[in-house]
Amino acid sequence: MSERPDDPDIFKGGMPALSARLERGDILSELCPSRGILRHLASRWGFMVLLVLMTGTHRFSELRRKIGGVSEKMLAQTLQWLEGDGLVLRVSYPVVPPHVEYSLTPLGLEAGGRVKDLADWVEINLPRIAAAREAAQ
Amino acid sequence: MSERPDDPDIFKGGMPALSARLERGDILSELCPSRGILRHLASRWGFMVLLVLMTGTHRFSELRRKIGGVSEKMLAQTLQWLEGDGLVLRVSYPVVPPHVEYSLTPLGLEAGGRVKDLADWVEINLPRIAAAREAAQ
DNA sequence: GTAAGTACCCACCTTGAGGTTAGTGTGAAA
DNA sequence: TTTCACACTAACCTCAAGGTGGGTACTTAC
Repeated sequence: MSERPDDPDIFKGGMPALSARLERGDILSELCPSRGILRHLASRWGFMVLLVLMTGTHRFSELRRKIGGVSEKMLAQTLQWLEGDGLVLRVSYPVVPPHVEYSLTPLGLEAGGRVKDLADWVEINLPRIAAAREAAQ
Repeated sequence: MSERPDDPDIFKGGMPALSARLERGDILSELCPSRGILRHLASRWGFMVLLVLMTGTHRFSELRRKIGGVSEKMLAQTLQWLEGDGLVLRVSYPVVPPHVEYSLTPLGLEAGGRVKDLADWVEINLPRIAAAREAAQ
């Protein structure tokens, strides 16, 4: 990891203070809160919610239709996780029938960019991965 | 939600045929194989294996020591997934005690770069996310 | 002689992600 | 009149991800 040149011995015997590693954010540590965030946005549905919201604001049922196979329950839960992490903005209009709009916050837009990079790479390289799979067979 | 259409109108409007979307790799579709790959490399431990292997070749127990909290079983299973996807190279020397070296394939190196981007972003932006969390209360 | 390290595999168990079904209260369309 | 769409919530269930503890066949170090 290139931004960790100062502590080659971070993992050997003499670890720097745990608190220092956590402040900076050390995902390899068991206690680091970044693990939880990553579980949300790299979850099965979190990934795809970000991908769709990258294309613009959506209503709940629009998201549900675009993301193949997601259940109402999991979509609602995933949206709540991402809202709690400050990545997704939920705007509810008090009309009937209900009208709720979901979009990305600036934070969510940044994260979404990275997520999209990874997803795009996987999609583009599917043939190479499939080939590796058969070779490994 | 009994709508289980066969179904090209998940996406209304002029979407290309499902088969074409799958060839290109359409992660939003239920049947796209990229979902499985993503489950592996965005899994709890797959993520961190890639991060550590980005720093170079490692032995099994080196990985285990560096990745806080991973069990032997899950590390072995994760490595097998990633090896099967052609992202990780496993080289075993027939000596005793056993000696096995894990490294990234060119494919794994590319994927690892994206994974690292995402992980770095999360680590760096932990404070902003924590602030959003408190604001959401 | 015994403890620890090596890279695992096996059997069993727990946990939580995720699925299924049902229900809410309205307005609008059939 | 009945049905549907909307955006959910609650209850219940399943199943794989993940954890725990044991064993292996050796070697080196204490």
